[in-house]
Amino acid sequence: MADNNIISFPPLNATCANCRWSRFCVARALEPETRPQAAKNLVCSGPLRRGAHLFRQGDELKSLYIVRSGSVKAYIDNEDGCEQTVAFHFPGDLLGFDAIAGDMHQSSAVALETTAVCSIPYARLTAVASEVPALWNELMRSAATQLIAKQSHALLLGQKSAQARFATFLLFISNRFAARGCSRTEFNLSMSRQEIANYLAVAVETISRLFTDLQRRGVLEVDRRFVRILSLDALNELAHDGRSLGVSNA
Amino acid sequence: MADNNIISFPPLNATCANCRWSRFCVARALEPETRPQAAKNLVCSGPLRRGAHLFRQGDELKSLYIVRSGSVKAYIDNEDGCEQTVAFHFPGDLLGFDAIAGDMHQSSAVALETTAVCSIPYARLTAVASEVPALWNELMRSAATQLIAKQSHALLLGQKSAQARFATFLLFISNRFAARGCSRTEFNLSMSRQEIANYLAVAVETISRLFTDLQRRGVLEVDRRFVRILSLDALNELAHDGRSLGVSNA
DNA sequence: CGCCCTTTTGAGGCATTTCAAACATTGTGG
DNA sequence: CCACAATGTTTGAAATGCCTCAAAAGGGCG
Repeated sequence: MADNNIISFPPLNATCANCRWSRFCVARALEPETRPQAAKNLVCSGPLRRGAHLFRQGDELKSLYIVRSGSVKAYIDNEDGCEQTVAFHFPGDLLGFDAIAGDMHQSSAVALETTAVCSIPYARLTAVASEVPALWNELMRSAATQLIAKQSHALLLGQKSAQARFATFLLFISNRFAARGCSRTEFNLSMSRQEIANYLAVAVETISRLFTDLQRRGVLEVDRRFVRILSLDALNELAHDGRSLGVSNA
Repeated sequence: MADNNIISFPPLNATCANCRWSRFCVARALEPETRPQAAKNLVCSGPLRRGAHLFRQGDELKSLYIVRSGSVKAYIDNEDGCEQTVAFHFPGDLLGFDAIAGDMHQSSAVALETTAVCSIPYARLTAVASEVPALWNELMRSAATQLIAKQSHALLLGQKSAQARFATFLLFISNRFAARGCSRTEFNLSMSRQEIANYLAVAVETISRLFTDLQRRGVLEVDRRFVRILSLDALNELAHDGRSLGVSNA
């Protein structure tokens, strides 16, 4: 429907032509040939430094964000001041989705390293989407993917031992890198031990001990934030020893 | 846009006219006067018994479901066989969303008590939505609301003590009942101790002890699955003592 | 070089799990 | 309608994984 109307909404795909991650991003809903060349309105942020916030819990919804390079941590905090990291995001990931329900961000997003993002005014996004239904579909898929990820996170926190959580985390990172064409077995973590600990809901000291243990057992090689996985099989093994609390469905 | 087209998609709103929860459901995206009277195609299931599944993890996506009466548990399970309850659903809630990403359900849904649901063929839903953009918006809002809920669940599992989890759970149930016009302080739980335990990721025995403790301390009155909250203030208090693992954002 | 923050390592403590057993409730078939 | 089995709940006592506290070691950066 009305492909020729897309031209009136240049912001969405303005700079997608030269983006190597457009295949992984909601922009794939727009056929390349329909993407106008005019790169005017899509706000592509200059690099954010580690610690810079894309948005904070409580901020009004203005834009959604897509990671272009670098990585981002999403976290929420309580009235009590305690906080929980709910996701790590990498290039192609859509952020800020949870603000749609109440026009207000329900989580905070902060750059873990030097990071670039595309900022998409939400009003623009819905305007384009009503012209290109495929974009609605893509947005729904993105939301559904995030739901699945959060369910896995709940299973991780609810059913796995500290060691299994840690192994699962490493495999998660490994897979994300592999999906982007990077090495599955060697990478630099963009998050600190503290940040890993919070995401996995264990103490920092536990993470430190696990790094040491797995290195001693020949599963990993670690140097500060650099990790080399020596045995993916061993990691997979470790990732699967559960605790099985209150299981019940026949 | 094209309100007169809606008539060609009767299924969605077929029986919404006489549904007391339509205000809480995605159907609210459709103006009452635009809802056709012809109640033909919307599959409204006859009552499901406790234990009956709406769908299982791995099933092909055919429909989304809206709870009409009763309640539903959503859970996922591992390769290892351990399982994690990820949500409890009540009238008006949309289920099956996580199947959209890969055309396959990524969680299972099972009735907790005698339950009726509206079954909406997904193809129909998207067809109607492309005619009525407000429906897309409503679907997105629903997805975003579920994302927020799952983030809260992660914070619950990651940062709270068993007691705080339990208090938070009771307040959650209390609020859901209140939102539906039922008593905030007296209700019958539709889930077993085992199911509560799994959702909160603690041992069944811990739940049992917590019920006993809170009753002894005069916060609750409990008789099997019937609960009377004697002090909402005390519960709120209990819900907020955290553990604060690895907090770090300045 | 010296300060600060992150990471590591050790020892002890505690919340929660596990294990075990009694008890209550529900469902079933005679 | 009752015995009986199966399942769900409660309670106690012991075990343990992980946290907390403390302190040293290692890098990064002005």
